[in-house]
Amino acid sequence: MNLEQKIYKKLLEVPKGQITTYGELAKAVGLKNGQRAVGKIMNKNPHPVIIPCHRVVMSTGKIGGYAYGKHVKAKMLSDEGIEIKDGKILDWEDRVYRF
DNA sequence: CGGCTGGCGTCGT
DNA sequence: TACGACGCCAGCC
Repeated sequence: MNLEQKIYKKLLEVPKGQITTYGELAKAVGLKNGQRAVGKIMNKNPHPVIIPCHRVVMSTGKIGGYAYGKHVKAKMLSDEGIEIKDGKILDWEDRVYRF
């Protein structure tokens, strides 16, 4: 199974209403510092809707980027009950899903 | 808080 | 096949 497949699978483990970081996700698939690699994969996401890549945020608490626009990402997140303030997630540390 | 550098896989020459 | 550029970062200064 290639890397992206593993990433997608791991990401599917994140329940609705919770989030994870690129770094955590990267480590979850065996990468120590592959956050950026993960970002690349997400960007090349072949399954836009099936893969909840909007539940992945930066370790700083910001929502990070999104292939279809960060505003869309923020929208989806708030739609799942996650509040966003100026691109940052409120109490995101309490919503992070630990693998 | 803004800017610079490090590190990793994928994609396009 | 090999090399350099790039991306939805992270961390230090």
